[in-house]
Parts: sequence; C-alpha cells; structure tokens
Amino acid sequence: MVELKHIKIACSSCRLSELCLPRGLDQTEMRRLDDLVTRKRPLHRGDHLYRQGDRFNALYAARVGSLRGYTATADGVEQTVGFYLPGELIGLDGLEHDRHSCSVVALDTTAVCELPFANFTELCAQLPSLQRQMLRLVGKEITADHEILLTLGTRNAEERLATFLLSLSKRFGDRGLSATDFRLSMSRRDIADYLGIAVETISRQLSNFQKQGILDINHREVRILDMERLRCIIQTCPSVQPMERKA
Amino acid sequence: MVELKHIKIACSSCRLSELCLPRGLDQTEMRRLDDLVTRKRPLHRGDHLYRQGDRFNALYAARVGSLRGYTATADGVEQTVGFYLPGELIGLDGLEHDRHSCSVVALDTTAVCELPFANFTELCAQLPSLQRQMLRLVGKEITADHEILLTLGTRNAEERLATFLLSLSKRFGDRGLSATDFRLSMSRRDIADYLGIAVETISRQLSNFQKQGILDINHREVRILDMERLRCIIQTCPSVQPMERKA
DNA sequence: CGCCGCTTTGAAGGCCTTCAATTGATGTGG
DNA sequence: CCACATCAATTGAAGGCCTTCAAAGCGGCG
Repeated sequence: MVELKHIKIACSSCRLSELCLPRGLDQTEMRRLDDLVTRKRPLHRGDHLYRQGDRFNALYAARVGSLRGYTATADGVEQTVGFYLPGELIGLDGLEHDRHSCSVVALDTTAVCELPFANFTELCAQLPSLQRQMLRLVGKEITADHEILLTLGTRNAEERLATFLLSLSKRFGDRGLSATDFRLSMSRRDIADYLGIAVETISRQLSNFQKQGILDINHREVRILDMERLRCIIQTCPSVQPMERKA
Repeated sequence: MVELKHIKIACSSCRLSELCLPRGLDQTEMRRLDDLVTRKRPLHRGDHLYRQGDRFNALYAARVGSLRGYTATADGVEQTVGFYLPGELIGLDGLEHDRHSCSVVALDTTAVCELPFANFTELCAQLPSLQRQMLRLVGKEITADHEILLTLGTRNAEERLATFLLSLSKRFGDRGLSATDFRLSMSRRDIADYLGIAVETISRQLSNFQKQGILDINHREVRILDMERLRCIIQTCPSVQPMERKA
C-alpha cells in the first residue's frame, strides 16, 4: 500500500484552486507547486493538525472538512481564533517564532495539503504570482482577524451571531455550496468561544432567530430564511433597532 | 530645497533595525533595501497615513512617534485594531484586495519609512533573509491580533486594561525605553475603542489601579509601580482573584 | 436500553453601559 | 492677562444585557 503522506496532489485538478494558493499560476508553475504539496493522512474529528508550541515547519491548506484554530492561556481559558474551510491557508501563526502560537483541531473528517515551509518560500521567490497570492491569503487572514475584532469589540450577542452566520454563509457560497442551507461543523461551545459569549446565550439567540422566522435550525442543520433581516441586524438597522452608538 | 519624499534613509544606521525589516541582512543586502526606502513628510497628530479604501501601493515602517489603526463600519462605529510604535510594519491590511481595509492615523508627530510594494516584493524574491523577516513581521501581526482577540473574548474590563498596559510596557522596553515610565500617546477613547469597553470604564479602572497602588497616572503619564500585581491580574491569579472561569 | 454529553430553558445577580453632571486642560479672542 | 468656549477625563447613579448556576430535554452510542 502506498504511503499516504507521499501521495501527490494536483492543484490543477482541484476545485478550490481559484481560492487557494494556485490562483494566478500557469500550467508549468502549478506543476512546480504540485511537486511540493503532499497530502497528510486524513484527520478525524478531534484530531489536532498541530498544537500551540509545536515547531512550525509547514503551511497547510484545508482540502475537505473543516478545522478550528484556538489559543489557550495557562489557566486553560480558550479563545477560538478562527474556523477553516476548504481552500483556506492554515499555519501562519507559526511565522513569528518558528513555533505555532495556536492549536488547530479537526471538526470533522478532514484532509489538508501540506507545504514544507522552506521549500515553499524558495518557490515563492521564483514565482512572483505565487508570492503575490501567498501575500493575498496572508492579507485575508489579517482582514478576517480585524473583522472579528470589530465584532467582539462593538457588537452585542445578537449582532455577533448574525455576523457569524453571514460570514459562514458567504464562505459556503464562495465554495459553490448553498449559502442558505448548510451544516455547522462546530459545536455551540465552539461558536461561544469564538464570539466571546456564553454557550447559553448562543442557544437563546438561535432560538430567537428561529422564533422571528429568520432561520430554521435543528441541531446543526441551518436554513437561513430571511437573509435580509440578518444583514439588517448587524447594520443595527434603524428601522428595526433604533438603538445607536455615538461615534 | 530637497524634496522630502526622496530623502534616502539608511537602515544600517537606524536604531530600530533589529526590530524592523533589516534584521538579519548583511551590509550589501541592507544597502539594497535602503535604495527602496523613502521617508515621507512627517505626519502631525490627527493626520492620516492612509484611509480605509485607499489603494494599497506601499508598506510603511513607523520610525518615530506612534499611530493608531482602526476600521469603521457604515454606521460610523469604530474599532481600533492596533497601535503602532517605531519599528513596526504598517499596511498589511491592504494585501488582500489592493485596497486598505483600515485607516491609520498619527497620534503625535510621526515619521514613517515608505516601501513601494512592487519593488519591495521583488527584492524579497532576491533576498531570502528579507523575505523571511517580512514573513516574521507578518506573523507578529497575526499573533498580536490573536492576542487581542483572546483579550476581547475572554477578559473583563480590569484584565483588558492590565493586558493593554503590560503590552505597551513590553514594547517600550523592547525599544530601549523605560518599561515602567511612559507616556500614552492615545486618548482614553482610543484605548476604549481598542479594548471594546466604554471610556468611563477605562477611567474607573485606571482610578482603581491608582488607588490600589499598582500604578501612578496623571493625564497621559504612566508609572507602573507594581508590575507583578499587574501580571497577576491577567492570569486571574487565584490568590487575588478567586473567581475563575470554567474551560 | 440506558448512560453521557450537548443543548436548551429558566431565574437570579453582577458587570458594564448609558446618561448626566462636574472638573480640568487647552486655546482663542477681547 | 483673563474670560470664555471647547474638549477630554472623571465621577456618580440607574438600568440592562449577559453571565452564572441549575435543571430538564434530547440524541448518540456502547
């Protein structure tokens, strides 16, 4: 049997190439990227891709499934810093100190592409398009972090949850999946640890949304019924939420 | 009179080179970096380095002074996403869409080095050390964002403020300045917009710290009197803060 | 089937926000 | 030089949102 770790991946045949690192590369360039990429053994729910403190020596791209990144303090308090969907780049938290500053765990059965960092940077130096796309994905991570910072810093529980659901919806849509019907791969606790609110509050707000006919949710299956109203909530839409915050 | 925009900077003679991009470069490499760097006309308090939506075409390194980065929503709600001290890289928020996703404003009289992005990436491709250090600073930004995310997601007002003061203290120390005596270049409102709490709460918590003898503050001059106690607060030190949060 | 963990729902309480007013610092014009 | 206006910061009081504690549903899985 072939060693899974060394199975070669063809970025050219990957449906996610337009979201992921290969974007903008021509055929020959893509082949050189293919030469670097290996597929790791699939992760099962609960398996860690890496842990806080592990040596950093590769970047990863989610391929199928989903993952959760989180930091933990010495006291065991956890903050989820992001969820990763197929096509998204994982591992940038290791760039600063050559050690990962957060842990990444699979939320369901998950496959990732692995790029040995040393070889990858070398290739970036040779392929300007790859370098540019790499930095674009870096920028995406930073922008996403700023977005969630804005959410945690200025929004109440209802708005945070609406922001989260809309973000997921958009990302599923970008991947060719339904933007209105999807399955949450994360638990209520994961969402709570991401949005900085208690699990019970998540539960209550979801119930509210359901009562208001904004969405239909049982267990982890979500159907968004009124996307417009959801958007309205995070804009603190004056017609619905007259409350506003002075600048 | 010489056009200020084109005055050349010597990274080699800059006290901040060990924190900034030149770190790890040899003499000849540093000279090539020098060739790219220009000094922009100094900014005064309130001047913007760039604004949300501006085209992204350069990275900046703070040189003297300090700046504040923030995003604003359509309703005018602001979230400060970071403060920049000398030696820190500014502008990464523009990487994703070639437009800046946040604004950066000077908090006092400030000078920055400007690196035209196209030329800079080209040089990165030629100098592995520069590429590595660039990515290290990128990682620093991401790690810092995760840190503040953790703060906003899990800590109460007292802990947030302690975290903020300790972070500033460390950064001043890293720059060879006093880690216990410094001047806040940002207003109480700026701090509030960063930590996601009301100005009044900032004011009250500062008064508390003063009453407890943890620090001495008048106006913007800070003296940390009991660094250990400050650290204790963010670790929700059991001997002082018996309250704890379940994992 | 029956345990166990996740989720939901209820009730009480606390931290922080909001509103309001005062104080202090800064700067401008008479 | 001082009065006055303006803005930042402080302090007080009331109220609300969310947390915490508690317990009951509800599915999943051995």
